Amino acid sequence: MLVQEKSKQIGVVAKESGVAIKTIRYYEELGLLKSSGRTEGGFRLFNTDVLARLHFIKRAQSLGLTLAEIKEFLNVHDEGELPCEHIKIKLEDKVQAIDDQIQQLLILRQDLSGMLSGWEIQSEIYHPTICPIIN
Amino acid sequence: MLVQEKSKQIGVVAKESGVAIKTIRYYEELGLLKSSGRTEGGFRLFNTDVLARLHFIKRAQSLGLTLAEIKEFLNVHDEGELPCEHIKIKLEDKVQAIDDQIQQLLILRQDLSGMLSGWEIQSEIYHPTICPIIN
DNA sequence: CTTGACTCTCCATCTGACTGGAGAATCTAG
DNA sequence: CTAGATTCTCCAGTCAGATGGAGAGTCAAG
Repeated sequence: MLVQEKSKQIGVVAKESGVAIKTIRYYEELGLLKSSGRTEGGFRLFNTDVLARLHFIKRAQSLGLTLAEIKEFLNVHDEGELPCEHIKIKLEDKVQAIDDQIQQLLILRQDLSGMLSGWEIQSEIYHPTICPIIN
Repeated sequence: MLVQEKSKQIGVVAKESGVAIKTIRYYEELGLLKSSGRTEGGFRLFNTDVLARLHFIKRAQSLGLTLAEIKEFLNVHDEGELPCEHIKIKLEDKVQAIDDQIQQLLILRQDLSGMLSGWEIQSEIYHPTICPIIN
């Protein structure tokens, strides 16, 4: 390897991040990741910060963001894509959406744990208007 | 219509719930909804509680649950599918997952609002290890 | 210089969740 | 009884987000 310190090949990144090689290539293709270069032979090389990036992607994705949204946020991050009002508003909206989402999660949590504790009072008759899950 | 009180046709349900007719039929096909019957001619009829059901589905879905998971929870709800340990554990897991998800959301929220406030200190140099979004 | 592990590109396929359209039947207002 | 709106089934297509495999090239150890 004629490589500057700390570059990792895709397989190593995959192993360390838990993200499949195919998926890493796919993300690169979509522009969520950039390899720091290639070997003479054309093998991708990644800086170690790609791990943090993948971690962020995975977290954001598991929270329901699309890859397109994630890409936008990563662009803001990378390119310092300045106070463009458009993006600023998007970010603010997303923060608001997250707050809403937390509220909704708390409701869902109640629904589900209501179902759990409901099991102790099996004999109760189903009453649609006070149904714990559907409201 | 030779229909008992309060049955709605699919178009009405669609309008009132904001869920497309096609989607309602699709949910029925998957077993997330049941129509309360059909007209002589074969038009689906729904009880009004289908609205609450659709509302639950939409909420759960927006929080990242798959239709398969949602179906399972609805089954538990409907059939009172008793303390089967398997389902009970699933529910408990999901409640735990929700708690985690809330934590992750709080982190993401910080990341994003960090990006917002970061705009005021534009001159700062990017430093990967204290990067607000990727960590 | 060979071998075995790794990676490359290209292209096809898959799952989940819909969405569209054809062609036919039903329902209801006038 | 007829027109127009609504619905039916069936089947095909779409989109996001991957995932699989062929066939070929690269790399590092011995």
